[in-house]
Amino acid sequence: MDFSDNRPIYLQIADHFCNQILNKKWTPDERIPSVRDVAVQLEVNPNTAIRAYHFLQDQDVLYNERGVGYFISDHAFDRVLEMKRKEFIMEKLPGFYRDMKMLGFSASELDELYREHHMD
Amino acid sequence: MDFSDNRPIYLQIADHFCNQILNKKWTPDERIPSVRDVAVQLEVNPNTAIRAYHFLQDQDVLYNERGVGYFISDHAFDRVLEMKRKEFIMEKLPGFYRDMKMLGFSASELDELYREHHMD
Amino acid sequence: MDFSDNRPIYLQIADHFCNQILNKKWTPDERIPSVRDVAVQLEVNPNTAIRAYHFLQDQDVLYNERGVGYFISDHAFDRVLEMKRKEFIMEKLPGFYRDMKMLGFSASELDELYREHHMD
Amino acid sequence: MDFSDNRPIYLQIADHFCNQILNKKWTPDERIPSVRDVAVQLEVNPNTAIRAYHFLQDQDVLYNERGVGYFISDHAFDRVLEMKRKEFIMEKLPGFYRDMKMLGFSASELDELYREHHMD
DNA sequence: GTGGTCTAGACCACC
DNA sequence: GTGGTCTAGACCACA
Repeated sequence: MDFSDNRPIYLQIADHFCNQILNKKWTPDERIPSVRDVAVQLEVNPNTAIRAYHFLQDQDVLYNERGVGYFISDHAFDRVLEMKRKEFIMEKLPGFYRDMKMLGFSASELDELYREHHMD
Repeated sequence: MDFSDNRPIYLQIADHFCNQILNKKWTPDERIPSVRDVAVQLEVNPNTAIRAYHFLQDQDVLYNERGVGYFISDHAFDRVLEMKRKEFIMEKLPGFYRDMKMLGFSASELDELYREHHMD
Repeated sequence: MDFSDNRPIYLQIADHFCNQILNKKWTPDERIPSVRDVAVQLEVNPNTAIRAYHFLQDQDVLYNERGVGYFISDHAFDRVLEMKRKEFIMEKLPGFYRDMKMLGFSASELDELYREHHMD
Repeated sequence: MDFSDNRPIYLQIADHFCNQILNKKWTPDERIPSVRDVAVQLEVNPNTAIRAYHFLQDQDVLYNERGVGYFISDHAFDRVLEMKRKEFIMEKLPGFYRDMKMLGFSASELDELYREHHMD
């Protein structure tokens, strides 16, 4: 991971974990790396790692057992999917279509542009 | 305008002016509202309005005559269009397609969603 | 304020602000002391003060304007009252009555005890 | 038992034993379940169970015979009753009355609320 | 001036 | 070992 983005690091970490969950990397009730491990691996301050975990805990994506660690919530996948979908539909989609119209792009042009620049 | 967005206010203002330019509201060399007027109308700190104008001036969208006011550049429309297209293609498009895949939306679904929520 | 309690300081601060709100010390949309001021006055680290404000912001008791300060939400009083009542009824009340029974206190005994020890 | 409470688990366990004692479930010098049994039954780390027993031993509610087990002290009932009463009067009562006033509850309202929610 | 974030490092309670 | 909290102090963007 690189944090070249200008979003707060802790949110980028949280987002990274969300993506892992969406990609089914973890199962419900599975223990995820300790705060300290995350901090070491990502070369961040433990406080920053803890902040990401707290953020996800507030949204019922993670839960915590005292002295044991952080765990994936039962409904983590659904929670994340719902959040991301909502964000996508309510915030990104409108702007996208608005820009598309305003800049005079057609759907086929976009497909082409996409293939050109990011053929992954 | 509301500033509920969490982008910097001065950028939201600048963006608003860009959109006006794209919509041909102003012609080259036309004088736009004074910093003070903008500040009053948008209920914003004058410093914030100034910052928006400076931002657009840096990008040759506006020019300034001391003691007179701010004016639309000759090539403002083209500049803005170019900037927006670049930003759209390089930054928004990739994220959009990535999200689309990850969240399992098809192009037709998106069209439908768009019509549902933002039929404008 | 003293923090002799063993609850986290930031929660004690948040609670203190809640009480002020319940006592109508502030009106909706009124600006409350800046993070720095609180930190200085209460002799705490600014981070601790900020944490209290964030906590209350998460619960829609406060809101924030970038670069300006923190403000009392329109519905702050009702929010706080609702929260406190709920906490009282759901968490404190049952334990209280359970203890009362288990320890063999009658209501009149309690009134008497209360007057003896905390006549305020 | 569930440990959804945020008090330390070992204290919750200790409290549970105290309640059993108050309810005369055990008689003086009776042997109580082994640390291992408690740990297994409550699905808890043995260290946590030990800690609960140590805590009660420190307060002369339990005593220990090496290699045999933990036993109820002669004066366990009185000790527990005294502790609980003291805690109740000094710590819970004042907060209870303070909250009651602040939230505008009358004694009769509370009785009613109590009957509604926890008719046991 | 405001708040937001981050680092470094400490101490604590708990399992 | 785990997480939770706090301090000290820095830097940044924004109004």
